[in-house]
Amino acid sequence: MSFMKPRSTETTRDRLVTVAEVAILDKGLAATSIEEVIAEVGISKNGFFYHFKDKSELVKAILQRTLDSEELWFAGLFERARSGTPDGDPLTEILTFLRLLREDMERLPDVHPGCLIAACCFQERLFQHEIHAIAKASLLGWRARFHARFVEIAKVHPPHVEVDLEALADMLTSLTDGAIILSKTVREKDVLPRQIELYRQFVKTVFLGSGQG
Amino acid sequence: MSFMKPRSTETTRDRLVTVAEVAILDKGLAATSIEEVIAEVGISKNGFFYHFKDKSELVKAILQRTLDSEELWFAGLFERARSGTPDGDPLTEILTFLRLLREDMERLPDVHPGCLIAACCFQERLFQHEIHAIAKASLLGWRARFHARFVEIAKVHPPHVEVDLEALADMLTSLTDGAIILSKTVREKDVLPRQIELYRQFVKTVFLGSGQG
DNA sequence: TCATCCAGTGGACCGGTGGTGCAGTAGATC
DNA sequence: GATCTACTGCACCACCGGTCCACTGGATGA
Repeated sequence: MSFMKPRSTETTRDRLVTVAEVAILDKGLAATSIEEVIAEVGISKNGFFYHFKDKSELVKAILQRTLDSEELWFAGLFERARSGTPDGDPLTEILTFLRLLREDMERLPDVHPGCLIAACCFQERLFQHEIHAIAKASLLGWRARFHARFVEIAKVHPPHVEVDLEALADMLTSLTDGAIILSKTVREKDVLPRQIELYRQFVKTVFLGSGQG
Repeated sequence: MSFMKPRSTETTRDRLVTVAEVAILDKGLAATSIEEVIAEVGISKNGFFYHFKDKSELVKAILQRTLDSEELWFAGLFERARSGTPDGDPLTEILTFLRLLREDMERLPDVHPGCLIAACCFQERLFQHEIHAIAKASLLGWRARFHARFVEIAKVHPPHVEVDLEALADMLTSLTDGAIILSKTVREKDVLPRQIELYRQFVKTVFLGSGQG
């Protein structure tokens, strides 16, 4: 049915991913049926299985795309933070990054779409080695990058508080995921930005001490 | 079949809840079938639906029981923290509580069974007003209790860092849930205790400053 | 112009799962 | 002896993920 295909670059596969992602974040994976997704996209069941051999391959595609765009988002924030820190102090840079992150999160639509990794993590059997590996690699990547930054910062600003810098790196991802759950459960959209701000205060205090707060 | 019923006080209903809880935390809700649960308990399908009108009512029962025992666990830790703090300083008390909490978490079985609220939260449609309400009430309860404690502490120890005490209260639950996700995903069991310890350092610094660290 | 490939369609079918309906029953309680 | 609780057994349903198979309209390339 290529005559129905829009001129845009968005392929049927992309549309399946988009529609499914919205539905899954809204209702959960189990409550999102393939039939429902294909109905909205306007494709047959076999059309779906032409693109994905499995429901879990669809999830894999969603997760991959989400993590990729998250990567881009964070990279953009880091870039903005860096260009806004002419002196090149790594601490100022990360504090600016965290401020920008918080501001972005304040502008997010109601509550928050929800953390895909969590949605996957708690679904059936973490359900494939592959999906689990993608999520794991992403989280370990953030840990390594933030940890490296904190090590750089510690060289310039010796910590005033005894903390494990790797745990401090993990804290941002933990806090974010947890805050999304809390936000979804109590239905308050400002939970996430508030937690990021608190984390920012913590980072600031660790490297500058509580005197200059 | 009451002749099969063990003399213990554990009813068939309790056993259904126990068996289902283990399976769900291990594999996820969708991957846990009713037939599998009743096979292990040794009951018929109608026997199951005699106790629970729904699969989601089973989840409700699991959630309720989990939250109740969590309540007891925390209450016990608070009691131990209080008896170990003869001077009655609320800060020392909460710092001791957090240390005990961390120690308990270090002793938890591999990785962590997983956060029920999260498992529910991301499952089908947060799936009932009732289940959602139970989770929400629990989280708001912890927020209120920790916030009240921090307010008491702030009276004795004026904060050295500018933080929102309610957000600081939320931070513990957020961090815990997020750390469980991280822990499950990267398969490192020490993520959770390390995050709790980090939180403890933060709380300490907020109320005592970085000088005495 | 013809062959081939891509991106599907349509329909039959399968097994598992959640869930319902109904009739019956062993044992404890009143 | 009547009633209640806690089931059993069987039949049955709809939905859902997934498979198989035959077919096709349009684009591409030789």
